[in-house]
Amino acid sequence: MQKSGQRAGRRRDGLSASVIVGAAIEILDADGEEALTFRALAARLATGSGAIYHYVANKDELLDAAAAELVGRIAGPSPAPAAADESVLALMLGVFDMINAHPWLGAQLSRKPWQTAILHVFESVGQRLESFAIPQESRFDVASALVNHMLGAAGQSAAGSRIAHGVGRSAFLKDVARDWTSRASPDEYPFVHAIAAQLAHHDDRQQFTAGVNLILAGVAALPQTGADRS
Amino acid sequence: MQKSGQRAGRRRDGLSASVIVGAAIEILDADGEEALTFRALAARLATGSGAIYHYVANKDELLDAAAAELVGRIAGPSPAPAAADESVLALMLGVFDMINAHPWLGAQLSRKPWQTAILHVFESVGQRLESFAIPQESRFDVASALVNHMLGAAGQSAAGSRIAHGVGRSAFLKDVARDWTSRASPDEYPFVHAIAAQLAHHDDRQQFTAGVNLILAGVAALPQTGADRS
DNA sequence: ACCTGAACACCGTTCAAGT
DNA sequence: ACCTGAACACCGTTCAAGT
Repeated sequence: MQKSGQRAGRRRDGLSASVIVGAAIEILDADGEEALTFRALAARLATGSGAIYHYVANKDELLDAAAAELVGRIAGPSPAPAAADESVLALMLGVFDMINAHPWLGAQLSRKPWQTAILHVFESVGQRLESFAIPQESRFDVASALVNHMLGAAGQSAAGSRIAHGVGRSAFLKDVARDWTSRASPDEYPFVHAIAAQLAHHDDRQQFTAGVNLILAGVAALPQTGADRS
Repeated sequence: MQKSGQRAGRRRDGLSASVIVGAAIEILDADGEEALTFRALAARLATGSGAIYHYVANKDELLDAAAAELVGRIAGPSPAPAAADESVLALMLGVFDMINAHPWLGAQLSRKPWQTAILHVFESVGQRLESFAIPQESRFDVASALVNHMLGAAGQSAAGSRIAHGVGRSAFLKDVARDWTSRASPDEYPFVHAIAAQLAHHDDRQQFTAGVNLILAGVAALPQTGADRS
């Protein structure tokens, strides 16, 4: 609710990379990705815009650090030794939920798939894949498919909340549905019409889960694989 | 090879939306997404930058149209009545290849997942899914998983060629691998280290195919589904 | 009706000048 | 060494003025 530039009381008490990244996350969360400018950031930190460059090389690196900070909070080492399926799904949903809580994160992750944040995700996914009996060469492929699924959903969520800001999610999806059905005739685009009807009242999270389960079911069907499903 | 602004001979012979979109695609293909500015576009079309706004609402719409134009060329109605699996895979690879041929396309698709281009993809995927015996409620989920996979790969490819411009793909991946292994210790990040070793000489296209097959195998394992695999 | 291109309101980034 | 903030080189977009 609060807009930019409150709390201008700070001084040269201690500018640092982590303070800058923290402030950046606050701006991103409060007002969205377009609100993060070096001028706004400098104002919030009560310093000059040039000062930021002493700690961060450029805006790309700043966003990279902000994303890694958030993802690092959930993509840590495997927690409870649950069943492999549930463990992977829990991780995927953890990232999914975090993206939904911080819409700018989805855009950032899908824009730069080799950033630090993705490294964490890959590692976490990979470790949880250990308990599956996946042939060594396939392991990378499976992790990649899961990460792709996540990045795809991330971009979707980011784009959605970017536009739906204030309109409300279901109203936005209704708009998309209307746009699609009006742009495409039912004869030529039967599938899109069928989908459009479901769009407004479908559950993103559930659909994301279905996708993960589809991939995991495919893994179970892999040759040489007798995964230890619970 | 050729930079901006050749062929400045045109005049008011006929500015139109399709001419503008065509010129935009030429610039994007030749010099990348950052080269597409209204000034550069106006120069190439030998007109004022404001004139473009008579046919295109803004840059977003311009990119939307450019992406739809390209995707429309391959995502048409189902071609040969091949086996369902092969048909879906062929479509997915068609989009994948087009993205690789036009790097800016990947970025554009993953940035705006509700644009016209994605509508075409959804429809094509959906139609090819007809021959599978997928329960009605699951059909949307399956299409969504496939599209997510594609969008994830699209972003990856776009980011890669954005940076690798000139460096060469394998050199770039070697850089990523070095960056990842140096940033992460082998004890804490064993999976990333294992992956990094494969990164430089892995086949993107093959990995993408593996992901599609994983999803399709998951579909075959779906309850109530006895897909007619060939 | 369509085109022109200067002008406006921004950006990220740099860098001389300060402390 | 660190900070400041004006200045630079761009953007997308608008709009009075032309044809």
